[in-house]
Amino acid sequence: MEPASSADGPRTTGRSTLRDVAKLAGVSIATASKALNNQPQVRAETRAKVIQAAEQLSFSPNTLAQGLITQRSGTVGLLTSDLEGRFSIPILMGAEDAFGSDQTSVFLCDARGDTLRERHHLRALLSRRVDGLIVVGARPDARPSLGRDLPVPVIYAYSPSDDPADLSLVTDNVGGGRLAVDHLIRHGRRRIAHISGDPSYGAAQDRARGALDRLGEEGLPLAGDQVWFGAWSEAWGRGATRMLLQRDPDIDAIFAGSDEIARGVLDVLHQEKLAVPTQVAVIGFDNWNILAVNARPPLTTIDMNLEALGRLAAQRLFSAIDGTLGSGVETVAPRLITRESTAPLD
Amino acid sequence: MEPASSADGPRTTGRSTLRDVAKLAGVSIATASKALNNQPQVRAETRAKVIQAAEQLSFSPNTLAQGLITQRSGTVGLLTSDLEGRFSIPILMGAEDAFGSDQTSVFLCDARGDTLRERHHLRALLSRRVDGLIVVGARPDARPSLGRDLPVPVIYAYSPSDDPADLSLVTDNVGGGRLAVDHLIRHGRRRIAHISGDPSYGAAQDRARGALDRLGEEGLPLAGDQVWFGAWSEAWGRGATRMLLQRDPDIDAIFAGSDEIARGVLDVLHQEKLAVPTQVAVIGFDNWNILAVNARPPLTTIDMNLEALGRLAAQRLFSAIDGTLGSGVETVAPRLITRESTAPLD
DNA sequence: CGGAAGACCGAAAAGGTTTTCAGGAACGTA
DNA sequence: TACGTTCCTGAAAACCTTTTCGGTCTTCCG
Repeated sequence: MEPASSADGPRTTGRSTLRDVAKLAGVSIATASKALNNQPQVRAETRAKVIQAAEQLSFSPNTLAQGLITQRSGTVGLLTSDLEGRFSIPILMGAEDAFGSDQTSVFLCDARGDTLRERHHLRALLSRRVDGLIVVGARPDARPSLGRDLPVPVIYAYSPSDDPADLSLVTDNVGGGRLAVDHLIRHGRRRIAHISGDPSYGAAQDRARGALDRLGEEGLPLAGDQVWFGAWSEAWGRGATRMLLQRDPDIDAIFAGSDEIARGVLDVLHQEKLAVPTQVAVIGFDNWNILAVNARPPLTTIDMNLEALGRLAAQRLFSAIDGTLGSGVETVAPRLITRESTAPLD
Repeated sequence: MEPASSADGPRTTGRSTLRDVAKLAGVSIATASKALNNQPQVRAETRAKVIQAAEQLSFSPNTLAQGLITQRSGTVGLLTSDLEGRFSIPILMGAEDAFGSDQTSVFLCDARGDTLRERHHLRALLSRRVDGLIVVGARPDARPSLGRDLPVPVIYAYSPSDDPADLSLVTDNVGGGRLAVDHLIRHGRRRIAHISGDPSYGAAQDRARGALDRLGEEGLPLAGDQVWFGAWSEAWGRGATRMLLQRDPDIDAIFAGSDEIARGVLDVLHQEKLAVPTQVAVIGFDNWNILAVNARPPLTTIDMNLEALGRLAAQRLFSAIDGTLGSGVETVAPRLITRESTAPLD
């Protein structure tokens, strides 16, 4: 039986209970609860007393206890496969942001691409009674579903689930490819080449398809005879550009499958004394700021809107928590970021 | 043995309680708890029955209820100021990793550099009864303390707290500067210049100091007459290098305050036909892979060991949770990453 | 065979909150 | 005065688990 001496202990914050508040306000616990939660059945005067007491004790309700009763923890799990990779981060920020404004907190779990670790984290999260899950994959290709019989709604972001019964949110890479080429065409380019990354990535294929579609609509051929697939690196951007220029010296635009590749492209164009954008326009993909903004000239690029994707995932999940969840794959439109590598000031 | 109609109900996972397990096993709740928690006062045979029942129902204990009793939620808060910035991420990964192996989960909160939002998140985290907090700042300079009267231990990572009573973990930037210059000296360089970023950053000053210290020990002057402070950008790297070469054309090494700056440096050295590393060696700072690995040639650089810093923060916090926390500023040693921009293959 | 020791199990309290329901007070009306 | 309303308030149950403590049953020894 400690006499709750408030003067001696340093812990003035956060550890008083509703019982303390009630006692100080001279009411019952039930009334205190109702007063603080804006329940109507309490007199204004009483409510004021309680609120005053709560503030004096800097009371904050124990969310664990609340969760136990309401059967809702007010938390969600964010299960990512590669935190290191740059794509998770904006998604994660968007989700955290969207939840933050509701009173939901986010558990972050990084599986590091390891299935075992993923299952481990999944168990832990379910044990913590999360209200839902967002699964962020490492690359934009289908990944194994977590399964159908989970007690909480799950949304797959960036990497779609391989089970069509799940709900997945992905970026529209075909649309991104179209958007890039469309921009080049609008600016009068006609001999457009495409250098991209690892062809085993669905995203690489999709972007190329979008590009070809748009070219086809205009009756234009793809310059350089082929899509130059390779790797997602500056080195490949450099190598491919050299080969491309040999094969087809008078291209007037290059659509790079990533900003990294675009940097390599720019590098070689400089060496070859080809002016950007006057002679050759260059457009990238990803809007990876550090690369795009610092490029010479700054790089026009396609932004996948990943933060919006994250926010959308959060919203979908939130409304699924007490409703029911859809299924299938939903796409998020990318957007064009115009900088100087394509747009001569007119 | 038993059909247990697994086909009809979808929720086979996660929502059964200890009571269900006990009933199925034909024991009391108390016994079930003891059996599952390896308490000794239960017969092996009974324990087996309980475990079998728990598995059949895929029981997982409600952590909220456990936390209510044990007065320990098994969670910590990770309060970051800029998730976007690249420095938070590795720290966060390290912390998440270190906690993951214990059974602690991490709440991620991004204050976006906004004090108000930070306080909001702090309240929320305390309400969730986190067992501790790690605060990750946006830049490596002192930041306001969260206060002394928090009911849980707090550790400041990357940005130290301005209150010396708090415990802060930071990178040793002076040591990093020493390390960089030491490496150059060991490889026979004598005319070493230093180009760095925004001089209002403590890190910029510290790295410069470390560099100068090490030069002084060797009796060497700083080439280029001064430390070239400017901005943390490629553009400044380029500009400073041009000016530097004009002032002092026969330097044989440049220590760049960041990898971004180093990229700019390399760019201009190329233009000026100065061979790297044979004529001029270049060393960066940060080991930001995307920049360092893709550089021509790949960039030797200093890695701040941020992931280790995150892990250390987690460990310190973990041991502080039931003990007491130290105070002051503790530094983490950086390490040298050798690539081709300084080391001619000998 | 009586009794003590030991092994195992279950009832119940605790942790902090929300919510239901019954009761009490004040008040107006018949 | 008696009674029905309307407002407020408080006791208690519930959420799920852990832990203490007392009880039952077996076993072994004298």
